[in-house]
Amino acid sequence: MSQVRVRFAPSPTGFFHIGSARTALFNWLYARHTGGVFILRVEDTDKERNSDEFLRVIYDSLRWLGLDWDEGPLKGGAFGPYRQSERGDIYRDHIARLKASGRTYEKDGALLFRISGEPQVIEDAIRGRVERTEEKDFVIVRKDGSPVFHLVNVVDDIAMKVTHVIRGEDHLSNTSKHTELFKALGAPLPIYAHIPLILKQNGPGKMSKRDQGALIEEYQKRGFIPEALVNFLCLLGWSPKDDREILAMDEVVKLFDLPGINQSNARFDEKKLSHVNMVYLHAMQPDRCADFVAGYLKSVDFFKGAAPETGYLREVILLCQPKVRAVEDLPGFIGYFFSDDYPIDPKAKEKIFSKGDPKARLSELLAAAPGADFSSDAALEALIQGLAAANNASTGDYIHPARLALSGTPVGPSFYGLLRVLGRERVAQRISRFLATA
RNA sequence: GCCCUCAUCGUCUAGCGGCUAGGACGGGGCCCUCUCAAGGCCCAAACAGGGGUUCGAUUCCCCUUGAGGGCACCA
Repeated sequence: MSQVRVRFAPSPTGFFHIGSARTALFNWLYARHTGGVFILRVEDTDKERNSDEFLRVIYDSLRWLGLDWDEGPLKGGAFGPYRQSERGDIYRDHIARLKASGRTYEKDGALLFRISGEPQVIEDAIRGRVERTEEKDFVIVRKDGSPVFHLVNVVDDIAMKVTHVIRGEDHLSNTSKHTELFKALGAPLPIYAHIPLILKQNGPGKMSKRDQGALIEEYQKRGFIPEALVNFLCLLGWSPKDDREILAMDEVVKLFDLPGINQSNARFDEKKLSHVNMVYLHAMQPDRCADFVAGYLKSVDFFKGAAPETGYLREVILLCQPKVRAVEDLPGFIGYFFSDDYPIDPKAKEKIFSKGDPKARLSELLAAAPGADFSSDAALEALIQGLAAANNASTGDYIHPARLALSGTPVGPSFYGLLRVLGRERVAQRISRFLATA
């Protein structure tokens, strides 16, 4: 069999949303699975609603998701151009052929296509045999002379030698129009695969651009890990048929196939997405994690334009990586590492001061600091255990007041890691200040 | 209204005639522990309803109901 050619054909009329992303993903997966070609074709025939800004969003989102295209805008290919606004000559030729075939007529200045009245049969790779009879003649060229979606979509699939049309189920009922056009143009039908829709999390209907969590750009801004979002999207309508859920892309590429796609719509679940994202965050390699998070902190202007010391920043990030569920939780979690001006949680203070002698413990720690080894968590743990043993106290008697003094909050990363990363200077300075004011 | 599609825990799903109906998220509990997360263990939670076919239906067929989509000079 000849090479598989699939296309993702978005229209730059709004921000790139999650349903489009999954359609792109499934096309990409099928192309990679079969060693085929993934085409990006921009359907910008609606001059009123298109914009260059939305076009950039499509490119950026696809790149961020890692869905590289083999043919398309910015990339080229033998079947270009890949923006429909630049393919007027090709449409004119095909329109002329349809006119010559006697299947068209004019009405109110528009060009209509006369349907055959025959039942249209499509063999869908996901749904099986679907029959539908198109009932009305339909417009193929507007009165302003521009061709409409149904026409250009089919013409381009023919011209670009598309073998498989993988798209949302919302196109299933339109497919009878398309098969009529394929036949009228004397072209063989592609294999169709209509994938189920993503339903909005709350309320009725499919997810739309206005729904919470619908926009890819938003996940990008919020510091989601692209591989996690893609993994989650794979699970919406497809599964590896065993109990695995966290899967590397090359594994999905190996297993993915059209018959394995589900037939029923899937409801979007932000909690599950958060979970997958957390798993990816915790599994991220140190170098990548440090870069990724540093980039995120910069994007939210966490340092207010100032440049942090990169070695220290890296240590802070890696210390906190396993402690947060998402990158976007980090700014609220690491503030005290970069400023001495942090508030002391009054409730935590009250609780800690309600028993024992926290000031005595802090003084002992402060006194031990100059001679202590701050180079490893293990050394610091030994230090605290030594102090506890020497002063007839528990390690907790040091840890809780010290954490509060050093960070202002009762929650945070591993205590020994906290000491190590802050370093001797900051630890000593913060404890003495706390003792002086508390 | 007409046409098309779909139907397993709250959600995402496994199951393709015989299973104690499995996993994951979320929820509840316990454990671990320097806090909080994370992690480990346990619990609750589903075959929409009715007819067939069959020795036997979650699984195959039909109907009902429910959900979703399409019926534009939008894509």
